[in-house]
Amino acid sequence: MNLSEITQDLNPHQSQAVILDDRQNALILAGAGSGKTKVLINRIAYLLTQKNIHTDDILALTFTNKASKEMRERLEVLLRRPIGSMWIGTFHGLAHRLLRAHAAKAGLDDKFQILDQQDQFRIIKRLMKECQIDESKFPIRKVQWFINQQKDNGVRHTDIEAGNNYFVKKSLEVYALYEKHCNNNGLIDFAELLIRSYELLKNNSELLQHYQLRFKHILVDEFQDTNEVQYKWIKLLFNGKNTVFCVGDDDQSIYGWRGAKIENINKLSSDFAPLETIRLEQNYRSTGNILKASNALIGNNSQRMGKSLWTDSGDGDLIDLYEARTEIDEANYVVGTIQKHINNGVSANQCAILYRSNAQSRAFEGQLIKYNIAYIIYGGLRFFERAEVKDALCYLRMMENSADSVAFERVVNFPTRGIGNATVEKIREFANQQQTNLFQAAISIAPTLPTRAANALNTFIKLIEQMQDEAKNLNLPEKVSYLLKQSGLIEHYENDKADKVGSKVANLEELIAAAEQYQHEEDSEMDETTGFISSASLDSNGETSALPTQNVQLMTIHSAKGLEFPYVFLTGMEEDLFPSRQSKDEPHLLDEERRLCYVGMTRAMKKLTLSFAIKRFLHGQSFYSYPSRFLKETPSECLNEIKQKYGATQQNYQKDDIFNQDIHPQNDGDLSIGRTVKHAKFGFGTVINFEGKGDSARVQVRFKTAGTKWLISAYANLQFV
DNA sequence: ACAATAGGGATTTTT
DNA sequence: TCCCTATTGT
Repeated sequence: MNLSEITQDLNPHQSQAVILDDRQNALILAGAGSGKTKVLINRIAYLLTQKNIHTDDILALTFTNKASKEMRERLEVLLRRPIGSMWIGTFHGLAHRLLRAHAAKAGLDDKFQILDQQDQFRIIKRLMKECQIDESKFPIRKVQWFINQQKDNGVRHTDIEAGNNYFVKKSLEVYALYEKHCNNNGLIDFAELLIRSYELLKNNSELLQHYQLRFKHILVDEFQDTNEVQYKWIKLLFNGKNTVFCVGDDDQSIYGWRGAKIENINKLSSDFAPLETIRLEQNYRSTGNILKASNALIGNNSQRMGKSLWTDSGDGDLIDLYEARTEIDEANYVVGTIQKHINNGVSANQCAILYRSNAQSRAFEGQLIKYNIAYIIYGGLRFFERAEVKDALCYLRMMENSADSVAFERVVNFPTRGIGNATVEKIREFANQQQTNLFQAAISIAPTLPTRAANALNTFIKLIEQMQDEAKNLNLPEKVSYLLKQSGLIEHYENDKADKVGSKVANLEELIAAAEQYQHEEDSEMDETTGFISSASLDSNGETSALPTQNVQLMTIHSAKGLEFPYVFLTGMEEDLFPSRQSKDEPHLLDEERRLCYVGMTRAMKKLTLSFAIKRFLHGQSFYSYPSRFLKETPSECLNEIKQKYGATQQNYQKDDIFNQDIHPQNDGDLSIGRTVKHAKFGFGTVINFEGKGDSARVQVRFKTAGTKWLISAYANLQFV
């Protein structure tokens, strides 16, 4: 393969990045739609074919399985050969591979299992209950979040002082307990995969040296999404003789709330000096107007690396901006417009409806049904997260390793076989006392139980033992198929009245297919069944490949990252929704919202439509809202404003008022919904409801900071602004 | 063991 | 409003 084959389709900047000296560390600041994946892939091809680099010398890191699959496939196409065992994968996937290979050195049981969010939640909940920590004061979700946050930052519970913060103090207690529980039971959560593999390398200099020498080139995709541990991990693998090649876009960093550190991009130049920075600013996706609007919007953020997208393909259409009366009106407009597109020969899957929060999908769903347009909503439960699939996997885990206590808890009485809570509690207690696993504990205490419970428990023990025995000579799909029947799961779900369509049985059958599929792409270094179970956690989508649909695509803006659509509807452009209420008062959070908006806008290829609703029904209540500040930040010359003639609240939104949410005094003291008021104690707010007249009137006001309150208007002394 | 019911919480979720 | 969980009653 010669050089020109690798560079022929590249623009000068892309090409510069690809053929950069192989001793050079680099940061490629790649704007949306600027061909960053292509650069990454061609860079690897360049190293392999022009620089005498072997596939084993390369470590290529991504965040999603989808990205790593795509990278691998496209690379194989470009090279016209398979790349086999090359280390292309997600941070988590490769950390996992590392830990399996060196489990003992990492202090792990060689049968360790990966906990997903749900499993982790359940364990934390259990532990908190055992310590009688009040859930209402310390919400489990928050504690779980706290623990993960610490791990993402590479922090162990012994590394921090709680100080006076009671929540931190209690959370640290749980963290310690949880860590101990995981260690005792061979469990490892997502964040632990990273921190543990970091510690593994850090504490084993020989091992570290081995990998430092081996990985001559470390390539990272979506670098702006790396968290603290991931950064430290890369830095650890860097010995000054190997190189890093990072591709990212600070303007598309939208996972700060999950620990991603946008600052990591800035740290590169000192930690990996000398570093060459190359900007890819030519956009091959969107029209000029879309880019102009996006550039202007993101220009409002501070502390950017700086980048401005351009295209040579013309301005294209203006961006439509629709002012809807309600969320129904908004949905009707969006879906109506899609219908028109479809009538003009556009296929439905070229249209995407994007929103800030999942709750917004409902209104669109309603309209799509009304128009009889096929749609698909992304973001529900994924295949391997479904209850029935997890049930089956837990039987598989019990067959592999009956000491697996997470699996035990899940299947011990499912399908129900008369083992109640009281019995399970006794088993737990015994296991705790004797420092043994639940299955062993069950065997030990079964004879001491009342006959009914003892019989039920013995049936379960026999079942598991029998399943272990009979599965010995079966291959993976056969095991799955066997377990579905033997455990009674299939039968249980076949009789499940709640599942009229039988999708649960179908999913269980699909699991057999997934096991078959896994056999073909099996990771040779790992035991087949263990590998399958792990991959179910690490790649919970379980989809072989994105199947082409003919459906309108509905998803959050977060899920749309990395995707593109000819027609994009960016909806719910309202203050408190987008930017979300929780983020608008913190500058760094607001910046992330703005980046999210930027991501949303730059998904559009041909046509972008923005919309907002004056009145929105959310969480069982109607709210009046102001147009998003992001609309103000979009240059009006890019916009084509579309309004209803008869707005329900037109009196509150005069023609040129939309973008002017700031205070404009009104003389009449009449109460009306949507009015901005000021309260001496609670500050500014919006009237969202009222009842009664005169002095007996009660007003419901949603205050900017103090929440929503009912007030007696005679006493409230509200000022109308 | 399960259904009925009441209460609380409701961004975003690559792994 | 809707969804998940905990509690209560049969």
